[in-house]
Amino acid sequence: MSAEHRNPSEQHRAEARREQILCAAATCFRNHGFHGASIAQISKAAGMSAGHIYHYFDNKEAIIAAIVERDLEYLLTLSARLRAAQDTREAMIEHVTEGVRKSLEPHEAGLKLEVVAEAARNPQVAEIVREADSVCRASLAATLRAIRRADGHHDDEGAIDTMVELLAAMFEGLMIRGIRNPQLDRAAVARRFQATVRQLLTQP
Amino acid sequence: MSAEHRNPSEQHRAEARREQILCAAATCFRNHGFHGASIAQISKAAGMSAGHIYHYFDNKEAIIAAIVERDLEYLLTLSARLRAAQDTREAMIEHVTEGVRKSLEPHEAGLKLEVVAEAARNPQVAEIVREADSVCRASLAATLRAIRRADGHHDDEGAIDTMVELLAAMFEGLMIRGIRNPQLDRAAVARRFQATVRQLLTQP
DNA sequence: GGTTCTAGATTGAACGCTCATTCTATGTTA
DNA sequence: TAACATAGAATGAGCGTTCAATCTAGAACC
Repeated sequence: MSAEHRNPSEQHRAEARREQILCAAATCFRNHGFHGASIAQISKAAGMSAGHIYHYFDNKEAIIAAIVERDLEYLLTLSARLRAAQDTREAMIEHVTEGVRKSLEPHEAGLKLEVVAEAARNPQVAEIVREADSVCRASLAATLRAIRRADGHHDDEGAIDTMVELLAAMFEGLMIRGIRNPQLDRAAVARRFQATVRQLLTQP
Repeated sequence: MSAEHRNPSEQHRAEARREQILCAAATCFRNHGFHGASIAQISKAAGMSAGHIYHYFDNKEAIIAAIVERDLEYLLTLSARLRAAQDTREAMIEHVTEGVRKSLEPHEAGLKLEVVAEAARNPQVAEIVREADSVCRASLAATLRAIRRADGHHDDEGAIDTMVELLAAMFEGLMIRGIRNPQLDRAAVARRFQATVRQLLTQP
Protein backbone atom coordinates (compact mmCIF):
# COMPACT_ATOMS: atom_id res chain seq x y z
CA MET A 1 0.00 0.00 0.00
CA SER A 2 1.68 3.21 -1.15
CA ALA A 3 1.79 6.39 0.91
CA GLU A 4 -0.79 8.27 -1.13
CA HIS A 5 -3.29 5.43 -0.72
CA ARG A 6 -3.14 5.29 3.06
CA ASN A 7 -6.55 5.61 4.59
CA PRO A 8 -7.16 7.83 7.65
CA SER A 9 -7.32 4.98 10.11
CA GLU A 10 -3.85 3.83 9.05
CA GLN A 11 -2.44 7.31 9.43
CA HIS A 12 -4.05 7.52 12.81
CA ARG A 13 -2.60 4.18 13.77
CA ALA A 14 0.89 5.26 12.81
CA GLU A 15 0.54 8.47 14.76
CA ALA A 16 -0.68 6.55 17.79
CA ARG A 17 2.36 4.29 17.51
CA ARG A 18 4.69 7.28 17.46
CA GLU A 19 2.91 8.74 20.48
CA GLN A 20 3.21 5.40 22.24
CA ILE A 21 6.96 5.42 21.71
CA LEU A 22 7.28 9.03 22.86
CA CYS A 23 5.34 8.37 26.06
CA ALA A 24 7.48 5.36 26.86
CA ALA A 25 10.63 7.31 26.02
CA ALA A 26 9.58 10.22 28.25
CA THR A 27 9.18 7.84 31.17
CA CYS A 28 12.55 6.21 30.52
CA PHE A 29 14.30 9.55 30.05
CA ARG A 30 12.81 10.82 33.29
CA ASN A 31 14.01 7.75 35.17
CA HIS A 32 17.44 7.28 33.61
CA GLY A 33 18.30 10.41 31.63
CA PHE A 34 18.70 10.75 27.87
CA HIS A 35 21.89 8.74 27.74
CA GLY A 36 21.09 6.39 30.59
CA ALA A 37 17.92 5.12 28.91
CA SER A 38 18.41 2.42 26.29
CA ILE A 39 16.41 1.59 23.18
CA ALA A 40 15.77 -1.82 24.72
CA GLN A 41 14.19 -0.19 27.78
CA ILE A 42 12.10 2.16 25.67
CA SER A 43 10.91 -0.61 23.40
CA LYS A 44 9.91 -2.75 26.37
CA ALA A 45 8.02 0.18 27.92
CA ALA A 46 6.32 0.85 24.59
CA GLY A 47 5.37 -2.80 24.18
CA MET A 48 7.13 -3.44 20.89
CA SER A 49 10.40 -4.81 19.59
CA ALA A 50 13.54 -2.69 19.62
CA GLY A 51 13.91 -2.92 15.87
CA HIS A 52 10.42 -1.64 15.23
CA ILE A 53 11.19 1.69 16.86
CA TYR A 54 13.45 2.41 13.88
CA HIS A 55 10.44 2.40 11.60
CA TYR A 56 9.23 5.53 13.33
CA PHE A 57 12.46 7.26 14.31
CA ASP A 58 15.79 7.44 12.52
CA ASN A 59 17.77 7.00 15.72
CA LYS A 60 17.84 7.74 19.42
CA GLU A 61 18.74 11.39 18.82
CA ALA A 62 15.54 11.82 16.81
CA ILE A 63 13.51 10.48 19.74
CA ILE A 64 15.22 12.97 22.03
CA ALA A 65 14.49 15.80 19.60
CA ALA A 66 10.83 14.73 19.36
CA ILE A 67 10.52 14.59 23.16
CA VAL A 68 12.00 18.05 23.44
CA GLU A 69 9.61 19.39 20.83
CA ARG A 70 6.61 17.76 22.47
CA ASP A 71 7.66 19.09 25.86
CA LEU A 72 7.94 22.63 24.55
CA GLU A 73 4.75 22.44 22.53
CA TYR A 74 2.90 22.23 25.81
CA LEU A 75 4.74 25.36 26.95
CA LEU A 76 3.53 27.18 23.85
CA THR A 77 -0.12 26.30 24.37
CA LEU A 78 0.22 27.43 27.96
CA SER A 79 1.64 30.74 26.88
CA ALA A 80 -1.22 31.10 24.42
CA ARG A 81 -3.72 30.45 27.19
CA LEU A 82 -1.99 33.08 29.27
CA ARG A 83 -2.46 35.62 26.52
CA ALA A 84 -6.17 34.94 26.44
CA ALA A 85 -6.35 36.40 29.94
CA GLN A 86 -4.54 39.48 28.72
CA ASP A 87 -7.36 41.85 29.66
CA THR A 88 -6.91 41.61 33.39
CA ARG A 89 -3.84 41.93 35.54
CA GLU A 90 -5.59 40.01 38.28
CA ALA A 91 -6.17 37.01 36.04
CA MET A 92 -2.43 36.74 35.58
CA ILE A 93 -1.79 37.03 39.30
CA GLU A 94 -4.40 34.34 39.85
CA HIS A 95 -2.50 32.11 37.43
CA VAL A 96 0.62 32.31 39.60
CA THR A 97 -0.68 29.65 41.99
CA GLU A 98 -1.16 27.16 39.19
CA GLY A 99 2.24 28.07 37.76
CA VAL A 100 3.90 27.37 41.10
CA ARG A 101 2.12 24.05 41.42
CA LYS A 102 3.15 23.02 37.91
CA SER A 103 6.77 24.01 38.43
CA LEU A 104 6.95 21.99 41.62
CA GLU A 105 5.44 18.89 40.03
CA PRO A 106 8.42 16.53 40.04
CA HIS A 107 7.14 14.67 37.00
CA GLU A 108 7.14 17.82 34.89
CA ALA A 109 10.31 19.27 36.39
CA GLY A 110 12.47 16.18 35.99
CA LEU A 111 12.07 15.92 32.24
CA LYS A 112 12.30 19.68 31.68
CA LEU A 113 15.59 19.85 33.59
CA GLU A 114 16.86 16.90 31.61
CA VAL A 115 16.03 18.83 28.44
CA VAL A 116 17.81 22.00 29.60
CA ALA A 117 20.86 20.04 30.73
CA GLU A 118 20.97 18.39 27.32
CA ALA A 119 20.58 21.77 25.62
CA ALA A 120 23.66 22.96 27.52
CA ARG A 121 25.78 20.50 25.55
CA ASN A 122 23.83 19.39 22.47
CA PRO A 123 23.57 22.19 19.87
CA GLN A 124 20.70 20.50 18.04
CA VAL A 125 18.61 20.37 21.21
CA ALA A 126 19.75 23.88 22.15
CA GLU A 127 18.36 25.22 18.89
CA ILE A 128 14.93 23.67 19.45
CA VAL A 129 14.84 24.91 23.04
CA ARG A 130 15.89 28.45 22.14
CA GLU A 131 13.40 28.74 19.33
CA ALA A 132 10.54 27.71 21.62
CA ASP A 133 11.78 29.97 24.40
CA SER A 134 11.85 32.90 22.03
CA VAL A 135 8.20 32.36 21.11
CA CYS A 136 7.22 32.05 24.76
CA ARG A 137 9.10 35.19 25.69
CA ALA A 138 7.37 37.14 22.94
CA SER A 139 3.98 35.94 24.11
CA LEU A 140 4.65 36.77 27.74
CA ALA A 141 6.10 40.15 26.76
CA ALA A 142 2.95 41.02 24.82
CA THR A 143 0.83 40.12 27.83
CA LEU A 144 2.94 42.20 30.18
CA ARG A 145 2.93 45.15 27.79
CA ALA A 146 -0.86 45.08 27.59
CA ILE A 147 -1.24 44.96 31.37
CA ARG A 148 1.24 47.76 31.96
CA ARG A 149 -0.27 50.00 29.28
CA ALA A 150 -3.78 49.45 30.60
CA ASP A 151 -2.51 50.77 33.94
CA GLY A 152 -1.01 53.84 32.30
CA HIS A 153 2.66 52.84 32.58
CA HIS A 154 5.16 53.51 29.79
CA ASP A 155 7.95 50.93 29.63
CA ASP A 156 10.48 50.59 26.85
CA GLU A 157 11.02 47.25 25.13
CA GLY A 158 14.09 46.42 27.20
CA ALA A 159 12.23 46.91 30.47
CA ILE A 160 9.48 44.53 29.39
CA ASP A 161 12.02 41.94 28.22
CA THR A 162 13.76 42.11 31.57
CA MET A 163 10.50 41.64 33.44
CA VAL A 164 9.94 38.55 31.32
CA GLU A 165 13.36 37.21 32.27
CA LEU A 166 12.68 37.74 35.97
CA LEU A 167 9.33 35.97 35.77
CA ALA A 168 10.81 33.11 33.76
CA ALA A 169 13.74 32.75 36.15
CA MET A 170 11.41 32.61 39.14
CA PHE A 171 9.24 29.82 37.80
CA GLU A 172 12.02 27.86 36.14
CA GLY A 173 14.06 28.19 39.31
CA LEU A 174 11.16 26.69 41.20
CA MET A 175 11.65 23.44 39.28
CA ILE A 176 15.12 23.25 40.83
CA ARG A 177 13.81 24.24 44.25
CA GLY A 178 11.29 21.42 44.18
CA ILE A 179 14.10 18.92 43.70
CA ARG A 180 16.62 20.47 46.07
CA ASN A 181 14.06 21.09 48.83
CA PRO A 182 11.00 18.86 48.44
CA GLN A 183 9.75 19.93 51.88
CA LEU A 184 9.28 23.59 50.96
CA ASP A 185 5.95 25.17 51.93
CA ARG A 186 4.12 25.24 48.62
CA ALA A 187 1.24 27.44 49.72
CA ALA A 188 3.54 30.02 51.31
CA VAL A 189 5.77 30.08 48.23
CA ALA A 190 2.70 30.56 46.03
CA ARG A 191 1.60 33.57 48.12
CA ARG A 192 5.09 35.07 48.09
CA PHE A 193 5.30 34.59 44.32
CA GLN A 194 1.92 36.21 43.89
CA ALA A 195 3.00 39.23 45.90
CA THR A 196 6.22 39.54 43.89
CA VAL A 197 4.39 39.32 40.57
CA ARG A 198 1.89 41.93 41.73
CA GLN A 199 4.73 44.26 42.69
CA LEU A 200 6.35 43.71 39.33
CA LEU A 201 3.15 44.47 37.42
CA THR A 202 2.14 47.54 39.44
CA GLN A 203 5.52 49.19 40.09
CA PRO A 204 5.95 52.75 38.77
CA MET B 1 53.97 0.86 52.06
CA SER B 2 51.09 0.75 54.48
CA ALA B 3 48.65 3.59 54.96
CA GLU B 4 49.93 4.64 58.38
CA HIS B 5 53.48 4.96 57.06
CA ARG B 6 52.69 7.27 54.16
CA ASN B 7 54.70 10.42 54.27
CA PRO B 8 53.13 13.81 53.56
CA SER B 9 54.42 14.10 50.01
CA GLU B 10 52.85 10.76 49.13
CA GLN B 11 49.52 11.77 50.64
CA HIS B 12 49.71 15.00 48.76
CA ARG B 13 50.49 13.15 45.56
CA ALA B 14 47.50 10.85 46.00
CA GLU B 15 45.23 13.79 46.71
CA ALA B 16 46.52 15.59 43.64
CA ARG B 17 45.78 12.49 41.57
CA ARG B 18 42.21 12.38 42.86
CA GLU B 19 41.80 16.07 42.09
CA GLN B 20 43.21 15.47 38.62
CA ILE B 21 40.57 12.82 38.00
CA LEU B 22 37.77 15.00 39.37
CA CYS B 23 38.77 17.95 37.16
CA ALA B 24 38.87 15.73 34.09
CA ALA B 25 35.56 14.14 35.06
CA ALA B 26 33.92 17.55 35.57
CA THR B 27 34.91 18.55 32.05
CA CYS B 28 33.64 15.29 30.56
CA PHE B 29 30.40 15.44 32.54
CA ARG B 30 29.83 19.00 31.39
CA ASN B 31 30.36 18.03 27.77
CA HIS B 32 28.56 14.69 27.68
CA GLY B 33 26.51 14.34 30.85
CA PHE B 34 27.00 11.88 33.68
CA HIS B 35 25.94 8.87 31.65
CA GLY B 36 27.25 10.09 28.31
CA ALA B 37 30.82 10.44 29.59
CA SER B 38 32.85 7.22 29.68
CA ILE B 39 35.65 6.13 31.97
CA ALA B 40 37.86 5.92 28.87
CA GLN B 41 37.17 9.59 28.09
CA ILE B 42 37.80 10.65 31.67
CA SER B 43 41.02 8.66 31.90
CA LYS B 44 42.29 10.17 28.67
CA ALA B 45 41.43 13.69 29.90
CA ALA B 46 43.15 12.94 33.21
CA GLY B 47 46.22 11.59 31.44
CA MET B 48 46.19 8.10 32.92
CA SER B 49 44.97 4.62 32.14
CA ALA B 50 41.32 3.67 32.58
CA GLY B 51 42.18 0.93 35.04
CA HIS B 52 44.18 3.25 37.24
CA ILE B 53 41.12 5.36 38.00
CA TYR B 54 39.81 2.42 40.00
CA HIS B 55 42.66 2.84 42.46
CA TYR B 56 41.13 6.13 43.52
CA PHE B 57 37.40 5.54 43.03
CA ASP B 58 35.32 2.43 43.56
CA ASN B 59 33.28 3.02 40.43
CA LYS B 60 31.78 5.67 38.20
CA GLU B 61 28.99 6.41 40.68
CA ALA B 62 31.61 7.34 43.28
CA ILE B 63 33.16 9.83 40.85
CA ILE B 64 29.72 11.36 40.27
CA ALA B 65 29.14 11.60 44.02
CA ALA B 66 32.54 13.23 44.52
CA ILE B 67 31.84 15.74 41.74
CA VAL B 68 28.50 16.59 43.30
CA GLU B 69 30.11 17.07 46.70
CA ARG B 70 32.88 19.22 45.29
CA ASP B 71 30.36 21.32 43.38
CA LEU B 72 28.28 21.93 46.49
CA GLU B 73 31.29 22.57 48.72
CA TYR B 74 31.88 25.70 46.71
CA LEU B 75 28.27 26.72 47.33
CA LEU B 76 28.79 26.35 51.05
CA THR B 77 31.88 28.56 51.15
CA LEU B 78 29.95 31.14 49.15
CA SER B 79 27.11 31.08 51.64
CA ALA B 80 29.64 31.52 54.45
CA ARG B 81 31.11 34.54 52.68
CA LEU B 82 27.61 35.95 52.33
CA ARG B 83 27.08 35.71 56.07
CA ALA B 84 30.23 37.69 56.70
CA ALA B 85 28.48 40.66 55.09
CA GLN B 86 25.53 40.12 57.37
CA ASP B 87 25.80 43.52 59.01
CA THR B 88 24.62 45.54 56.03
CA ARG B 89 21.63 45.10 53.81
CA GLU B 90 23.35 47.05 51.07
CA ALA B 91 26.29 44.64 50.99
CA MET B 92 23.85 41.87 50.13
CA ILE B 93 22.21 43.93 47.43
CA GLU B 94 25.65 44.69 46.06
CA HIS B 95 26.33 40.96 45.90
CA VAL B 96 23.36 40.44 43.57
CA THR B 97 25.33 41.57 40.52
CA GLU B 98 28.02 38.98 41.13
CA GLY B 99 25.36 36.36 41.80
CA VAL B 100 23.68 37.10 38.50
CA ARG B 101 26.98 36.90 36.66
CA LYS B 102 27.84 33.58 38.30
CA SER B 103 24.45 32.06 37.55
CA LEU B 104 24.72 33.03 33.90
CA GLU B 105 28.22 31.58 33.55
CA PRO B 106 27.55 28.64 31.23
CA HIS B 107 30.49 26.67 32.62
CA GLU B 108 29.06 26.77 36.13
CA ALA B 109 25.45 26.38 35.11
CA GLY B 110 25.95 23.37 32.84
CA LEU B 111 27.38 21.14 35.52
CA LYS B 112 25.02 22.36 38.24
CA LEU B 113 21.99 21.57 36.08
CA GLU B 114 23.46 18.17 35.32
CA VAL B 115 23.71 17.58 39.06
CA VAL B 116 20.10 18.63 39.72
CA ALA B 117 18.81 16.53 36.85
CA GLU B 118 20.70 13.55 38.27
CA ALA B 119 19.33 14.31 41.74
CA ALA B 120 15.82 14.08 40.27
CA ARG B 121 16.37 10.39 39.56
CA ASN B 122 19.32 9.18 41.65
CA PRO B 123 18.45 8.97 45.37
CA GLN B 124 22.10 8.86 46.44
CA VAL B 125 22.84 12.10 44.60
CA ALA B 126 19.55 13.58 45.80
CA GLU B 127 20.59 13.02 49.41
CA ILE B 128 23.92 14.82 48.96
CA VAL B 129 22.23 17.70 47.15
CA ARG B 130 19.46 18.09 49.73
CA GLU B 131 21.87 18.01 52.65
CA ALA B 132 23.97 20.80 51.11
CA ASP B 133 20.88 22.80 50.16
CA SER B 134 19.61 22.58 53.72
CA VAL B 135 22.85 24.06 55.05
CA CYS B 136 22.77 26.84 52.44
CA ARG B 137 19.17 27.69 53.23
CA ALA B 138 19.93 27.91 56.93
CA SER B 139 22.83 30.24 56.26
CA LEU B 140 20.84 32.49 53.94
CA ALA B 141 17.92 32.50 56.37
CA ALA B 142 20.19 33.66 59.20
CA THR B 143 21.48 36.47 57.01
CA LEU B 144 17.97 37.56 56.04
CA ARG B 145 16.78 37.41 59.61
CA ALA B 146 19.62 39.65 60.76
CA ILE B 147 18.96 42.22 58.05
CA ARG B 148 15.24 42.30 58.70
CA ARG B 149 15.65 42.59 62.47
CA ALA B 150 18.18 45.39 62.10
CA ASP B 151 15.52 47.28 60.17
CA GLY B 152 12.96 46.69 62.87
CA HIS B 153 10.82 44.10 61.04
CA HIS B 154 9.35 41.09 62.82
CA ASP B 155 8.98 38.05 60.55
CA ASP B 156 8.14 34.55 61.67
CA GLU B 157 10.32 31.59 60.68
CA GLY B 158 8.07 30.58 57.81
CA ALA B 159 8.19 34.03 56.24
CA ILE B 160 11.99 34.01 56.29
CA ASP B 161 12.11 30.49 54.82
CA THR B 162 9.81 31.56 52.02
CA MET B 163 11.96 34.59 51.24
CA VAL B 164 14.91 32.20 51.00
CA GLU B 165 13.01 30.04 48.54
CA LEU B 166 12.16 33.03 46.37
CA LEU B 167 15.76 34.21 46.30
CA ALA B 168 17.04 30.71 45.57
CA ALA B 169 14.49 30.20 42.80
CA MET B 170 15.45 33.49 41.17
CA PHE B 171 19.17 32.74 40.98
CA GLU B 172 18.84 29.06 40.21
CA GLY B 173 16.29 29.89 37.55
CA LEU B 174 18.81 32.24 36.02
CA MET B 175 21.03 29.24 35.23
CA ILE B 176 18.22 27.94 33.05
CA ARG B 177 17.61 31.39 31.53
CA GLY B 178 21.26 31.63 30.49
CA ILE B 179 20.91 28.42 28.51
CA ARG B 180 17.46 29.04 27.07
CA ASN B 181 18.16 32.65 26.15
CA PRO B 182 21.90 33.33 25.89
CA GLN B 183 21.20 36.76 24.41
CA LEU B 184 19.48 38.16 27.48
CA ASP B 185 20.64 41.59 28.67
CA ARG B 186 22.82 40.69 31.63
CA ALA B 187 23.22 44.21 32.99
CA ALA B 188 19.48 44.92 32.82
CA VAL B 189 18.67 41.63 34.49
CA ALA B 190 21.19 42.37 37.24
CA ARG B 191 19.52 45.75 37.90
CA ARG B 192 16.05 44.23 37.92
CA PHE B 193 17.22 41.50 40.31
CA GLN B 194 18.77 44.10 42.56
CA ALA B 195 15.53 46.06 42.71
CA THR B 196 13.56 42.90 43.47
CA VAL B 197 15.91 41.85 46.25
CA ARG B 198 15.76 45.35 47.72
CA GLN B 199 11.97 45.24 47.71
CA LEU B 200 12.07 41.84 49.37
CA LEU B 201 14.42 43.02 52.13
CA THR B 202 12.68 46.32 52.84
CA GLN B 203 9.03 45.34 52.51
CA PRO B 204 6.82 45.92 55.57
C1' DG C 1 -17.33 -15.79 -1.58
C1' DG C 2 -13.17 -17.65 -1.73
C1' DT C 3 -8.35 -17.48 -3.26
C1' DT C 4 -4.23 -15.20 -4.31
C1' DC C 5 -1.35 -11.33 -4.14
C1' DT C 6 1.03 -7.67 -1.99
C1' DA C 7 2.90 -4.18 0.88
C1' DG C 8 3.38 -2.39 5.23
C1' DA C 9 3.79 -3.87 10.34
C1' DT C 10 6.43 -6.32 13.31
C1' DT C 11 9.75 -9.42 15.19
C1' DG C 12 13.98 -11.14 17.05
C1' DA C 13 18.43 -12.54 16.09
C1' DA C 14 22.81 -10.80 14.72
C1' DC C 15 26.54 -7.22 14.21
C1' DG C 16 30.15 -4.50 15.57
C1' DC C 17 31.30 -1.64 19.00
C1' DT C 18 31.94 0.53 23.48
C1' DC C 19 31.04 0.25 28.11
C1' DA C 20 32.51 -0.34 33.23
C1' DT C 21 35.26 -3.15 35.58
C1' DT C 22 38.96 -6.64 36.68
C1' DC C 23 43.31 -8.77 36.27
C1' DT C 24 48.03 -9.38 35.44
C1' DA C 25 52.37 -7.62 34.64
C1' DT C 26 55.74 -4.15 35.02
C1' DG C 27 57.69 0.25 36.84
C1' DT C 28 59.11 3.04 40.77
C1' DT C 29 60.83 4.27 44.99
C1' DA C 30 62.11 4.09 49.79
C1' DT D 1 62.96 -6.40 48.96
C1' DA D 2 58.46 -4.66 49.96
C1' DA D 3 54.75 -1.91 48.85
C1' DC D 4 52.53 0.95 46.09
C1' DA D 5 51.76 3.27 41.22
C1' DT D 6 50.63 2.49 36.78
C1' DA D 7 49.59 0.56 32.32
C1' DG D 8 47.11 -2.01 29.29
C1' DA D 9 45.01 -6.13 27.83
C1' DA D 10 41.08 -9.06 28.90
C1' DT D 11 36.18 -9.81 30.07
C1' DG D 12 31.50 -10.08 29.63
C1' DA D 13 27.56 -7.33 29.40
C1' DG D 14 24.92 -4.14 27.02
C1' DC D 15 24.69 -0.64 23.63
C1' DG D 16 22.46 1.37 19.09
C1' DT D 17 21.43 -0.25 14.84
C1' DT D 18 20.47 -3.41 10.85
C1' DC D 19 18.21 -6.92 8.48
C1' DA D 20 16.13 -11.04 6.81
C1' DA D 21 12.11 -13.40 7.89
C1' DT D 22 7.31 -13.58 9.29
C1' DC D 23 2.74 -11.88 10.09
C1' DT D 24 -1.46 -9.40 8.86
C1' DA D 25 -5.05 -7.45 6.50
C1' DG D 26 -6.96 -5.45 2.70
C1' DA D 27 -7.08 -5.34 -2.80
C1' DA D 28 -7.73 -7.81 -6.93
C1' DC D 29 -9.39 -11.32 -9.39
C1' DC D 30 -12.14 -15.53 -10.46
